[in-house]
Amino acid sequence: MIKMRTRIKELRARYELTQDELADIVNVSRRTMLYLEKGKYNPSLFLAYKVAKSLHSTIEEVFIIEDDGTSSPDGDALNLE
Amino acid sequence: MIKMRTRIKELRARYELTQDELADIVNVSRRTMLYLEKGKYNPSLFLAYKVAKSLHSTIEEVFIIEDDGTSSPDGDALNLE
DNA sequence: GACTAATGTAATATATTTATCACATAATAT
DNA sequence: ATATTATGTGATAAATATATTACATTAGTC
Repeated sequence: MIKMRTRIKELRARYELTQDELADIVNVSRRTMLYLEKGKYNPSLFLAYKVAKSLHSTIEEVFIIEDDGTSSPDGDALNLE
Repeated sequence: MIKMRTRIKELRARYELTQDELADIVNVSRRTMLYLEKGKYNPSLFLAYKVAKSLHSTIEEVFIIEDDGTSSPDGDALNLE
């Protein structure tokens, strides 16, 4: 099963940004930011780009797509395949 | 104006893949692949990831988001802002 | 020229992201 | 304990990526 996790929370903490503040910077609703952070959906490339840039990172540093080897869904993370 | 261009065509040529073949590899319709290649829309992060991996590249190598400094639309490239 | 493969376009339908708004819980401070 | 701020959830609506199908055009070959 392929899943996505993000380092948004960690990076937000580093820059002392609240979800709301980051959402504003990126021009997105707080809910979208929240769901993004929890890996609950598969954002558009441009949104991912803006989030990464706002956190002084690259897309691949912030959004981590991985195959965990299992075949059963795990929690409420986004199921990509 | 922020726009996106891609190096898909160039990389496809390097690996001698047709749009159709790459679309199959990535599990997407040929039309989606075509529009993606021309930067006509803003793919999901996971799709961008799969395309990049299929072309042995990173997302940031394949999808190039840039601000060209102008304020008027140019051609039919995707207008991201 | 005709033939074929590859690329491009158009119309419509479906799926999923994203917005909006309202409320619930957690954490922290006073 | 009560404010206050941050985080989380639910329902519904809007926007847009993507699928599907069929046809048009270009490039290359015979």
